[in-house]
Amino acid sequence: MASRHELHDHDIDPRAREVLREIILQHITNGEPIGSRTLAKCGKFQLSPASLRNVMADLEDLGFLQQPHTSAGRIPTDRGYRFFINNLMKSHALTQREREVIDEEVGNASEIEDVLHLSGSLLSKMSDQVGVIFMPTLLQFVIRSMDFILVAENKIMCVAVGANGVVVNKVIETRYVFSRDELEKISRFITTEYTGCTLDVIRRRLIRLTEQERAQHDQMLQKTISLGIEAVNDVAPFEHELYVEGAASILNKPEFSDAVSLRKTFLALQEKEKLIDILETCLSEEGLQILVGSESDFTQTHNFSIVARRYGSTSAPLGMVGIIGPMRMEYARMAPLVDYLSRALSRKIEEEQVEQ
Amino acid sequence: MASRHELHDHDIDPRAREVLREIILQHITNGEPIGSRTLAKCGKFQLSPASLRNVMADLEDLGFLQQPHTSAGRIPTDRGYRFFINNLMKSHALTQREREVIDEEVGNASEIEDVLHLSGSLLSKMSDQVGVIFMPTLLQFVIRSMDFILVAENKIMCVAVGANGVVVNKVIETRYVFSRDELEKISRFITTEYTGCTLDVIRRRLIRLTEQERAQHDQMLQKTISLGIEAVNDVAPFEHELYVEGAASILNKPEFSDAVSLRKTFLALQEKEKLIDILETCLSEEGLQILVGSESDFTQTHNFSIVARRYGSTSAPLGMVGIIGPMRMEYARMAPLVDYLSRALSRKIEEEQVEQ
DNA sequence: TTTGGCACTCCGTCCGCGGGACTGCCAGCA
DNA sequence: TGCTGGCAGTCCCGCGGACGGAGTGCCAAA
Repeated sequence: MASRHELHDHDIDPRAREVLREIILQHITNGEPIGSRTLAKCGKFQLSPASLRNVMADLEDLGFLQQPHTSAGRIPTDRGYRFFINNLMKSHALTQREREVIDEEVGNASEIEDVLHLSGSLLSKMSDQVGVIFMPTLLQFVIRSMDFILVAENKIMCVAVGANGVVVNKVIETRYVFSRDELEKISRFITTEYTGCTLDVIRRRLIRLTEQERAQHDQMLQKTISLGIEAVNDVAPFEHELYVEGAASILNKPEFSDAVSLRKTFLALQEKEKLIDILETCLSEEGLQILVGSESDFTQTHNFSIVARRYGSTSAPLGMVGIIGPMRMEYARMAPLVDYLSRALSRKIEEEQVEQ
Repeated sequence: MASRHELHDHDIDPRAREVLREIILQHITNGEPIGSRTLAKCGKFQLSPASLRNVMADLEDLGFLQQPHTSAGRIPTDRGYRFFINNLMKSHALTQREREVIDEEVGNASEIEDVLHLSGSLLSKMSDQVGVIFMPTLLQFVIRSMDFILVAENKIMCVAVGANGVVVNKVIETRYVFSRDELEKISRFITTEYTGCTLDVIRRRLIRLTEQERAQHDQMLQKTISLGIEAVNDVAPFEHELYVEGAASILNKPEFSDAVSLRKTFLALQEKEKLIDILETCLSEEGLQILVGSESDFTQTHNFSIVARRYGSTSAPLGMVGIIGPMRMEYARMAPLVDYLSRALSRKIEEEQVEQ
């Protein structure tokens, strides 16, 4: 950090700041490079185009602006956006109506997965960007209950409920044949015995239990353990989930208008691993996070920006929710939107928890 | 039908048939209009370009070919494709390897939803088209069991298993508070009492039960009915599902290369209702179905073709599986692919059923 | 320090042209 | 009668040049 020449507030005079601000605002709305003439005509500066040219040249030297080619206007660099976000942006709050819509949508669904899905597509619709919702593995979370249901003769569905209200189910094929009675008993046993443990702990305890003498003779206990281990062993269903909603919205964006970059962008959104990587690192930070272009591998190669925020209770963050779009996006609107939605989500989840 | 001039085998002489066949084959592989010269050079005809031109003109008169513009080669019309599919196509069987891959992939997953998902994306990968899987409502199917699980104080997850092995779950919020004990009893009651009924029947019977005197006094029964009705009432989770997999594959297709038609096409695939409409009508037919371009509303407006087939046991078809792509697709490969996969799927489902 | 002026650069578009790939038609030939 | 070569005509496509527009940098004057 120290080696990189850090730019502070005072490194850039107020007039230049205003110019930068105006350029970015204009460029965000129309997507085109801004020239000195257009800038002069907007009326906010009592300056001639020539003077503005000087200011713009300075801003280019500082690395905030760039020219797509000689004799074109200027567009912001990612560094420019960063400065804008940190120092110049006045985010305009959501309207009453918008907040209502969010509250309503989020409040509506009851299963967590649905809530997340809905939030994602709502976010996508309201922002006209791609909405992403990341829910990390259930593995590290505390289990509230675990039930087993007979689905077919040797197929059993295991429903695990996390303390955070997440419900996960998976179907397992079993060697033994279980009756409904037995399954009820097993459900009870595991739920009462292991409530409050993480899946990982449960597995280890079950394995330890196998080794105890009591288990060797108690056939019912044996079956219980066998089933429990099978349920917990293959953890794939408990792994992270990433919902990408409204990917079609990038079709509108002029920055992805040609078929080639469109294709690339689309495929990029399919590669969920990379996205998960980023979101996972963001998970440690508390507030709203904005990643612009070169600030991460993924966003750099695709000229994306990400606006995201953690959701879940402050004590136990659940995942990340946010939007992905071209660097040129209305940060001033995206920021409060993502912020509000993530808070609404968190509130919703908090409620779920209180209920139990 | 009678009013439309139907074309029979004998309406078109063998040589013209071969020419049409060759044109379509070539156009399918390279996507470009075929001229008389290229056709002559392929070596299959001992004819001069001029003669071929005559044949082609005839084929155009019959409505099998068309010219994008004067002085371009010819491309097939949807009618041409239809004739090709009905009379000229020699579908080449899948390779041993391909069949193995399908069997393996389909055999792997255990939960039906997973199987469907996998099949869809497998289909998309193997065909390089968009894979669709349609599973119609569970409403009309017979229920094998119904279980209720405590998820939170006033939240209960209902897991319904259909006779066809489909597992559906939904979370309901309840007015009463239920204990685990009660839920077990209720699960048992409903499962034993109503196994073999459709959801619709269950609902009607439950409602009738409310009206009986016995129910007025038996508090447990009241609670049972209340829960059962709540579970069955909002049927949205039991409604059709449509999985569209590999939508990105249309990005490759030259027919959708310009940004505008690409955008349209993409949005079309989002509109699941229309797709469901088509697939639902196809559901009544038994064998492999191919819809070309103008043969349905949806395919016409987007210049799609659909190759699909019913899956599920013959007595109780479950849904449709197929691919969607541009009219210009390798029908000779798509047909056996979809056919085989749908059979593999059906076999898999049959197995599930036998197990119970 | 600001401004107007000027020369310059680069992009996008339009236009005209020629080549290429067809077709349809016609006349001649088996 | 059916096939073929030839010929005129049509249309697309790509290329190159010209031109206008937008914007810049620099310089000299206010």
